[in-house]
Amino acid sequence: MTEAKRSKGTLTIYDVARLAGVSIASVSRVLNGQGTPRPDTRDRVMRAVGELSFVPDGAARALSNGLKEVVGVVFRRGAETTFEDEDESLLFIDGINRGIELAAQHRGFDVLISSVGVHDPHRTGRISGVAGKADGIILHDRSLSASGIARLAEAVPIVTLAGTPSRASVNVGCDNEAGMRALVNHLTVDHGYRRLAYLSGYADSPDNRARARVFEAATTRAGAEIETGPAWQGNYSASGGAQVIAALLDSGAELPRAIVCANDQTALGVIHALARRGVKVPGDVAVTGFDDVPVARHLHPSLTTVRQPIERMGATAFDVLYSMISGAGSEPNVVLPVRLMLRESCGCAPAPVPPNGASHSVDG
Amino acid sequence: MTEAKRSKGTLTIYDVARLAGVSIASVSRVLNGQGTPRPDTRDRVMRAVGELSFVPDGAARALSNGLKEVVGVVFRRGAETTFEDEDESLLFIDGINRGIELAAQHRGFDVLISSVGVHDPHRTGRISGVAGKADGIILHDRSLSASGIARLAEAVPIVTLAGTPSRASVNVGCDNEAGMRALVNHLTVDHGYRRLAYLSGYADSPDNRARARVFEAATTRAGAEIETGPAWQGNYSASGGAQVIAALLDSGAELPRAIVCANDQTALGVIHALARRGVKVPGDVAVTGFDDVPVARHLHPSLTTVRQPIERMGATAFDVLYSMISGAGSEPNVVLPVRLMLRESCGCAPAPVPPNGASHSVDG
DNA sequence: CGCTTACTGGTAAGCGCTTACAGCACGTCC
DNA sequence: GGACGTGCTGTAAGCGCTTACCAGTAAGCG
Repeated sequence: MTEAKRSKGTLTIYDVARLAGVSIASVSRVLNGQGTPRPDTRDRVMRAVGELSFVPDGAARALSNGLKEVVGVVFRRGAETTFEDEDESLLFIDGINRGIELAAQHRGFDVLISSVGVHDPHRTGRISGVAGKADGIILHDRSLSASGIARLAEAVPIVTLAGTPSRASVNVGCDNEAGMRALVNHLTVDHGYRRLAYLSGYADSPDNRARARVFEAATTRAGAEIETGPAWQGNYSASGGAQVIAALLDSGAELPRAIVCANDQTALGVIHALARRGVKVPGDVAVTGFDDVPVARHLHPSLTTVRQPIERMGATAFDVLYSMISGAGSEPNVVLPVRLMLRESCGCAPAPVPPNGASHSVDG
Repeated sequence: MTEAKRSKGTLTIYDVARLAGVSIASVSRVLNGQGTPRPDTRDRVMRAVGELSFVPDGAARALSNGLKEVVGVVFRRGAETTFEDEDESLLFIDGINRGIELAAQHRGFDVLISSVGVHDPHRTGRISGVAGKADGIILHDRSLSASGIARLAEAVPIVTLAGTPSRASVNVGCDNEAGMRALVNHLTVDHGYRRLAYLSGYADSPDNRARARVFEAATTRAGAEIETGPAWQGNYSASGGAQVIAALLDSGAELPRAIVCANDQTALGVIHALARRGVKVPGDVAVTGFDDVPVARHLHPSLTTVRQPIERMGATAFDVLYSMISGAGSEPNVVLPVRLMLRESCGCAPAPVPPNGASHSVDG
């Protein structure tokens, strides 16, 4: 490894070939396991590669065989510079990304991550930058407009998460309908609550809209009353949930018997806010979440929620995208099953605490 | 966008040039803001690009100008297929990655994520795969051996996080010494505890070793007693911490007055385990963490810990790497300051709870 | 012992882009 | 009116790799 390199670290298969005394084609073949190189050739190449610490250039490879082995993942972050307020809301995204990454590894792919700020003026440019560096991209909820997706889909395969399927892109989501229906059923039938409210997430989130819709339908069908109105508008964050509760209590409004939150973060904020005002959960008001992020188990009271198969959603998104990249088709909308997790916050009796502090669950 | 594409979506600047009636050089120049194209030329190119939804190929760009605008990030995950038990331990890594990503965006870089399993036989191959797709890489704690790092550093610039600087790579870490010293000082002097123990993390983690070393030195200097031995070996995870406590209590050992945990996850497990056995925290035993992950605030009791500037560590790692990529040098070891966060678990009085449920903090 | 067959190895063409360099069309200035 | 900028545009040469295609060699066979 003495004089062959030195050219500012950019050494190529030519250097390897020279050192091994073979042609660049042989080097490439050995490196990629193509053909049947003679053992001797093979050894010399491997030795040269080791000696030079040679790492083939991914860009050149990609250019040559038309496959980058990279998938892009885009998600949206709140503020431009900080994540302060959403520490936990990113848990969900990180969990999904983990699933994507794991599934990608099975195919030799890596994952290119990019977040876009809500008000980022270069949002589109940034996303197509990612698209250019990848074989396909996965878009988290609300990271790009429908028209933007349509446009970008001309260039690369696209999978959306918790979005809406379109002619050009495939969506992977979970069964909001079944989950919400099971949840409302539990609250109204099993617990007999008669006045419920839905504390919503972002108004433009497809997941939120689906949950709200089913909540209303199911509650009405159960003959229960719905507390509704602009006062119940949250934003998927803990502080959003806390603010809604604070405002309601300040206005002297009477709380419903159960508050169904759009996601776990919101529920977390709600439980904190209620506790501070001396409202007992679930004694006075029952609270439920949606997602089942890891902390849900550790709350007091532990949170009744609907578990989404977070990692599996990510893995599925990758698998679908991979098949699109490979030229295969896919059904336009993949829906994964959810599971109702009954814990304390809905009014169910606390289960004996198992070793890790998690409560028992019940299928939904 | 009618007949120009169709060639399975792979359209190039030649297509754009043809449609715009200019040369490929002009297209490239317009796209990259090089030169001073005539307004007319510029418009026609832009229109053609829009019409075709053209996205330039990142691989070709990278090959041509020798810059991929990608940094690789490698971290280690426990099991091969699942993250079940470490949900939260990844919080720390995800936070750092977020910082990396944000800093990278300022430079037009994207982040390529890759995890390696502890026992992954292809670990080295996987990492050099990432290296080939990036301009430089950031390695989280213990994702690659020192010799592996040395070898890889021949090919790409490397920055390690919470690792050890070497001749070939730069390290970014935080001030374990100051943090641990302040913590021990608080426990021994302010609270007057005379018997402490350090519940360690992975034995081969540089961070853990530094913390253990300073813990011993500071505790000894304060004239307090140290509880030690193989029984106090943890592994940075909540279940690891819980198991250590369970084993100790089962063996009938008498617990020290304060348990200093290698990180927050461990402390979380310890607190849970103690609570289950009826040991009061901090009444009977004080417990502290290290890191200050978001959940630390929400625990009961809230966790006294040492805050690492998590996102900033990531951002710094990127900045250092970027300067290496740009050919500038860097000092071999960057140390960031930490901050002692006093909450309830050490025995400090609970502060009045502010709106978001976080406790007050004190500089260390 | 010469010829076919079966492989292995080398040469060269290109993947899509950037950019040095050359060319061209104007104006400007004697 | 011709020489000479000035400023934009086009042509072509790579960037490092894969791979089709061909040449060369050794083994198998009559």
